[in-house]
Amino acid sequence: MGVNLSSLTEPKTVELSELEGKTVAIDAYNTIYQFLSIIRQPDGQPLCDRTGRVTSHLSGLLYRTANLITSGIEPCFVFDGKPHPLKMAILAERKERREKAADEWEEAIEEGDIKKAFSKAQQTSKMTPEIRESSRELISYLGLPMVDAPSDGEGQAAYMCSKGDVWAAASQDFDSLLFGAPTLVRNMTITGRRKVPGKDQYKDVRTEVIDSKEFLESLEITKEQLVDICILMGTDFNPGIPGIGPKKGLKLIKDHGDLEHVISSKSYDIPLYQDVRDIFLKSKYTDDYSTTSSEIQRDKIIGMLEGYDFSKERIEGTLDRIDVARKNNRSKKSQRSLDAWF
DNA sequence: CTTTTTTA
DNA sequence: TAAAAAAGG
Repeated sequence: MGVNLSSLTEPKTVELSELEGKTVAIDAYNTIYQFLSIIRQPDGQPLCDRTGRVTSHLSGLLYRTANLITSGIEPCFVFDGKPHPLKMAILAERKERREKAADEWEEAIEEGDIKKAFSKAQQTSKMTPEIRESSRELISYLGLPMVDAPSDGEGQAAYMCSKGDVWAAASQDFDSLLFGAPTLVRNMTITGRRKVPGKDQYKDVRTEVIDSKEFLESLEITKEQLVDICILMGTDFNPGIPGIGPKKGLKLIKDHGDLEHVISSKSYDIPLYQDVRDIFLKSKYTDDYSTTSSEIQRDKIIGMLEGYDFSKERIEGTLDRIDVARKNNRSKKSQRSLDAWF
């Protein structure tokens, strides 16, 4: 599920309101997957309509997006395109993991172990074509821009950020940094508390901003070296060396300079490492996109979500909040451009 | 996850 | 009034 570099970062935490007026490229797959994983009943059952269609992602998208708009943030959803051939191995691995977890979920229910059931159920989360299409339908009715990446969505988001078309790439993964995004936002949520997996503990979850330049300077490495560290750790495109995480990877690359020297010094076998480097450093992207939002289609949203058994009262309340926020945002935006003019 | 309801 | 618990679909 992407590289995890959290142990190497000292993230700057911000309030959502501090991101007012900023356009953010959201990793759609990452966000939807998170909703599918977390929005569940205590026994692990996802939210569903009366016909059994999963609705967890629609609930998450509606309420989270409403909050982002309320904070004056302009979301732009970036969807993954065709996966790189080197990603097939991890996709197959994930499929196997999902199938195993489905069996273990059932077992846990039989044993009456609710905690275990929830955790196993989370691991069964799968992005189906129905979930992808219903997400796109809702996002389009919300009037929010969508971008179709030629390949990896994080690569596309990074490109858009480099160009300055968006202020940051938003994802829980750090991959957009490897793809060259100047700014990454994590935990772009309203909730301040999240359960620690497997434990009865909670920790504060704050929105984090990671500036790529500052991050690399603090570690005293280049972007190319960061990619090499992650190849040692393992990415979605290669398995990595067992036992090497961020700390050891950083030390090895700093001691030897680059992956070639680490490989020859330690006799590691990392086939196709140059291809993995190219995925991140020469990623595919498209210029065929827009980041501007259009009018919200209120009736379409109500019609759609009522069909998924959402309460009309709740939908309307949320849409009212969005309307108020959109009006405020527009007047503030025109005020900002007026100020800039004079 | 986010909202709503219940509890202290 | 705020924190905890439950519900949402």
